[in-house]
Amino acid sequence: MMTPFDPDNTPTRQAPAGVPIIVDGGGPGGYAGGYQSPLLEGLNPQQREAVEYRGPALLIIAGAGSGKTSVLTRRIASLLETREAWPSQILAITFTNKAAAEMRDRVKAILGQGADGMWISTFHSSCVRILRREAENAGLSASFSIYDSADTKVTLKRIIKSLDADTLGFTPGNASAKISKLKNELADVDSYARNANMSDPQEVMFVEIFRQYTQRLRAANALDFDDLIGETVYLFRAFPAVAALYRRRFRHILVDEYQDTNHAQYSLVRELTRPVEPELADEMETTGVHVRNLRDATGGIPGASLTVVGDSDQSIYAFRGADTRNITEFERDFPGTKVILLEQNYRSTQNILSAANAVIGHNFDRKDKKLWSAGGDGEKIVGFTAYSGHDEAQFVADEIEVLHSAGMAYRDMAVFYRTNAQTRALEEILVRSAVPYRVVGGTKFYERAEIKDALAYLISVANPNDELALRRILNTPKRGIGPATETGLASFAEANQISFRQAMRDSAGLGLGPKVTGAILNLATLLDEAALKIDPTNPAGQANVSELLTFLLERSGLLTLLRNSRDPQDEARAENIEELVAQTKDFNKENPDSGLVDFLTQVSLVAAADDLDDASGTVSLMTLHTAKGLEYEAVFLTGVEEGLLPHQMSANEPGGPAEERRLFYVGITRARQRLYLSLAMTRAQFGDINVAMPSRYLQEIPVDLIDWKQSPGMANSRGGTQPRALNARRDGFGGGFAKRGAPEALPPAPKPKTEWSNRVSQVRDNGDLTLAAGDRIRHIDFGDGRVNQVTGDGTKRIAHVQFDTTGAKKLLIKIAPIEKL
DNA sequence: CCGCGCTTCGGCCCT
DNA sequence: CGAAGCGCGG
Repeated sequence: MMTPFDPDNTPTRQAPAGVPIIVDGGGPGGYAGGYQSPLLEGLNPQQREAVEYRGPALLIIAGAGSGKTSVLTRRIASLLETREAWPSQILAITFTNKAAAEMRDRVKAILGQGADGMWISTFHSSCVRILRREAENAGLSASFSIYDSADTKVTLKRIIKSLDADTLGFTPGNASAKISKLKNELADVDSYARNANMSDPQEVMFVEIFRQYTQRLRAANALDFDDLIGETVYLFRAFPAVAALYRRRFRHILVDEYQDTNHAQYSLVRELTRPVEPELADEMETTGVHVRNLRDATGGIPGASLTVVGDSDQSIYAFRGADTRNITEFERDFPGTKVILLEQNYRSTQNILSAANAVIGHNFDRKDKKLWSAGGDGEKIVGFTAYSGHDEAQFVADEIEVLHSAGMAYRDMAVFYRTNAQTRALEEILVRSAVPYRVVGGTKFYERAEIKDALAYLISVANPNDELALRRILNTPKRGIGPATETGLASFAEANQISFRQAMRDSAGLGLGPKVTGAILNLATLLDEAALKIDPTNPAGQANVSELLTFLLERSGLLTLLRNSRDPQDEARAENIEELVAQTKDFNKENPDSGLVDFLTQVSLVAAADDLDDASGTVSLMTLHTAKGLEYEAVFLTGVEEGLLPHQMSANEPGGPAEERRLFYVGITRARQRLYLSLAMTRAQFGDINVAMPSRYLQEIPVDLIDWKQSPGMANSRGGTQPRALNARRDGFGGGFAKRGAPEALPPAPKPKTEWSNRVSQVRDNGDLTLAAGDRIRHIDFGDGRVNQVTGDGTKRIAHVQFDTTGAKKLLIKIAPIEKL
């Protein structure tokens, strides 16, 4: 890996010479033996076995950082290299699209040629692919829409409103959670209704909500996220001949992050790995699907070989249905399973691993597994207790700069947090300190209103039955079509058993005003014209996605309106839409054979971790959930407080605290060389200041592994607003923090609430303040200092300042709270 | 009937 | 701090 920063110069991370590819977790190297495939070079015995074992089922229990991606990749390469499998016979399921792309690249790099025909993708992408191909059998049109959670909530909101279900306590949030949970268990309305207690009015109402929701999605030719998996399973169960096609095709199925699969995903894997009955094999042969060389003695096709990789200790998605029983009961489910344990860690220092082992050891009901490294102890973990979230952010920014000046690239550092709300304080300080950073996930590009609007135009063209998309654009941009007209159209459609789109075309007969009617007809015509542009029978040829989007934007006036607006926010919105247009152009270039529906699918299935850009050269900020599967030289794990980690919400749920501990464990094990654990004694939330206690998990880490720059016991003995990041004592262990004072013992908040909130949200602007080397300045937190150097230009000018008492800092001149003396 | 600006309230955990 | 809910003017 690209790791210039390596204080201990540990040799384990160097790839053995002669290996054509660079793979992390390369192992101890130095294999002394006769010839062997380069595929096995640098692997330890367990890893080697995991690559070479052949059998019906293989379970690889892979601890964090044990080189499992490398093993999976080489296993695929090995199957292809030995001609045991064609690329098209391999189905590899990863957790994110990014992981899929990476795996594909690595296999290509090993084989030195394209591995076309392989399916390497996420559960959801694979299922969409299958469902679009088999749409007819699934009772869908191939251009079905995919509803995200926001779409689901809007739909449920309308249903709840029409049923007055809010009086029974239903909200879009709780209803969607319940429906999702049921779908993850492969329950549908009918199966649920059969077992429901129909004397409970709330149950009756829920069944009605669920039923209407299902109907609306059907009518809109749409599937929600959970349906993608469930419908594929139903499809295979209802149409054995269809299932047989895929069972015949995929001879080797590999699933990563198996501990995070839910019941529906488990069932899908089960369906895909079932054998094909002899009769069905006969049938396939007669229809020209060759199965002869796949048949066994019985005349059927044996089930595909299944490889799963997982680690129960990293299961962090129980809240959305992941079931670790899938992994703990794997051997029972798939008889003849071979189990391989990967415990040697090639990522982190022993100190980091010891902390991780100690923490996860507090979870009972787990198979004992101890990660170990041959790479030496490394640095101690650094602990820091800040007075406030603001203060904590300052510590992070300062330490990032220290690491950076020591030669570590920004992109090798990451800051983790439990909740997205914590980004605000971090971002504020990082911007002020001129640290380049990037928030991974968070408010996603495709969730922005203007992007959803533009996409709704495209969806309306691709899937004319999608009422949700149509209603979204009906009055966007403003056409004078209000909610009353909208409901009028909807009930007209309902009453006449026609689609919403058709109701728009027929709106002349509704007796609406001429202006409104004209507006509706205009939009209907625009969409019809757009649909013609991508009609395969159009003699004029077909428009690509970017041409279509440009046409829709121009004719609807959406983009022009934003551009001409005086609201500065609209400028940013226009830029976002232009970015979307640019994305469609890239898409056309990269996928010349793909069309509108493919583009929309890709957009629907991006996950938070997918927009990670390794080449960006910035510090990455993300939630602990997003961090899974990633690794960094230095990791800052912030907000290690009771109520945050473990999170308040987890306390009531069974297994909650244990899952939170795994989340903490996942965070710790992302770090290669340096780990920082920080917490804040007080944290601003919802405009209030809350007092926090150190997380219980901190006490689970042996004290000699942590070097407390400021221990929890020390922080509460001080008050005031002086920065403590740099004048902190270095007296070793955080002695006595387990017995530290109760919250009441804390000093009062330093400032009144209002003033505090203002300071956080206030965007300071120093205008054209100019600074030059030699100037003396005063900083609101750091005191007086001398400017050494000014770099950058325009609004990005950065002052390098040596403060008299708080050391060297970089400050963004435009917004730093400074004044010239 | 629609659009806009105002006030108010409740809301943030993770996908 | 942002969405929902209102009351008014067009």
